[in-house]
Amino acid sequence: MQLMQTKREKTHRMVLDAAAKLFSEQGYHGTSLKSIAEAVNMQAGSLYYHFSSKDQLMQDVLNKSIYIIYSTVKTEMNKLDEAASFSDKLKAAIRGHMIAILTYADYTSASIRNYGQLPDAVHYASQPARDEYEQFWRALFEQAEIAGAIRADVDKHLLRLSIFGSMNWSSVWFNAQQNTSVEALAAAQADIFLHGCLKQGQNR
Amino acid sequence: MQLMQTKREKTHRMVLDAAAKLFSEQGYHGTSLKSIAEAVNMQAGSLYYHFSSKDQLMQDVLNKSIYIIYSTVKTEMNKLDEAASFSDKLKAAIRGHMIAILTYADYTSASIRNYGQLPDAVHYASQPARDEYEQFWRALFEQAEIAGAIRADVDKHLLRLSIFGSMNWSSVWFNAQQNTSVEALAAAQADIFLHGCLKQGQNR
DNA sequence: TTTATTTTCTAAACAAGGTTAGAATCTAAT
DNA sequence: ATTAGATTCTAACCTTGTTTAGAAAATAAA
Repeated sequence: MQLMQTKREKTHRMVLDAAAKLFSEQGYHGTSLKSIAEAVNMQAGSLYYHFSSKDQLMQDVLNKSIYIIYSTVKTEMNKLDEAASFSDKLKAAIRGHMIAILTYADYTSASIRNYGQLPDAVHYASQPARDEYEQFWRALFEQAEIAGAIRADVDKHLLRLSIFGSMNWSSVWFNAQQNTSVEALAAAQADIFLHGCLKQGQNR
Repeated sequence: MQLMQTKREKTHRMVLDAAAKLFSEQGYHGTSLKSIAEAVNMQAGSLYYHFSSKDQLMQDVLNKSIYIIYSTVKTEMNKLDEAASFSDKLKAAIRGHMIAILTYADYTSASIRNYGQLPDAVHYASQPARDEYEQFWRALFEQAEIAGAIRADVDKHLLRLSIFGSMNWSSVWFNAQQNTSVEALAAAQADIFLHGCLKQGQNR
């Protein structure tokens, strides 16, 4: 009873999981505390033993989501050796982001889907973590530009935002049952952004 | 007073515009009829003279959004001549979609941002129009594949979804004041998906 | 100006949501 | 088995939201 988590911690996590799932499916405002409570066989009022408010709940979902994504990306990056090319780095970063997004879909899509639709206080509270993660990606493309890995006429800001858009949108359409593995998907995504879709020298 | 729109029509449109703006900023559930009414200097109850319910309002915003996007894309496609290459077609389609999304941002991002977070009835009602538009894009890539314009190892479903993700996400970050023209942006987007970001023959 | 029609407002009904305080119940250690 | 502490429930409060019916006001036609 020392190494395993207490009942408090277990319930706390169950509630957070249920909240993430519902926030991702129905949005922050579309999700009632009653529905969250029902999902864990509790009464709405009982949630307040674990969380101080609905905002706080969302806050925790958000923070966990960002943490999951960034740390998964770091893990993938750390697998690379020193001499890794930009292609390898981009593939690793995309793989990490996609793994996180699709494996912890409830959390990450709760975060993505509600972006910009939250009370200001909740939004601002998660901004620093988001900024830090964004900074990682900015740096990735800046280094690539300096190293001359990407074409000079490619806007690296647009490139970053495009990649983000594609990856994040996948949380909407991805189906864990029917689709191929997340790794294969991530590799295909990276390939499109690295090489485009056109046949070499082709234009028709 | 015959050719110009009646007061009824003018107010109807004003309400719809305000609703689209608020739905896009705060989500369907996060937007109250009172706030919509305030935006047009009316009382919440008065909206019911123009719309039968909040759902109906959202429905109309959705339909208008999809109509705007598809018809703008068609317009751009029609500018092409018979012998247009796949590159030209994709550029035109992306240009149309981006023009629609960024010019009518209130409507289109109301549609995009609330996807999957709406009451079932509202969601289903707009599905046929969405399907029809999706079918256009499917056909575009099928033709390209048959014509041998795209690489054989590119999954055209993923390609389509990636492009959609990138384009739709732009409604979140695009800033009409500070960014370059929509046309330039669309061209850059298309270029990334056609040719990738890597310098030719480069891999570092 | 008078009248008919259109448009908006007022006021209330009714439901639902977030929150809180205190009672009740459960759990685990003594 | 008893007791202290942890956890959940009950029941209410207060606000807010959608919706409706009828009164009031504005508009346009006669």
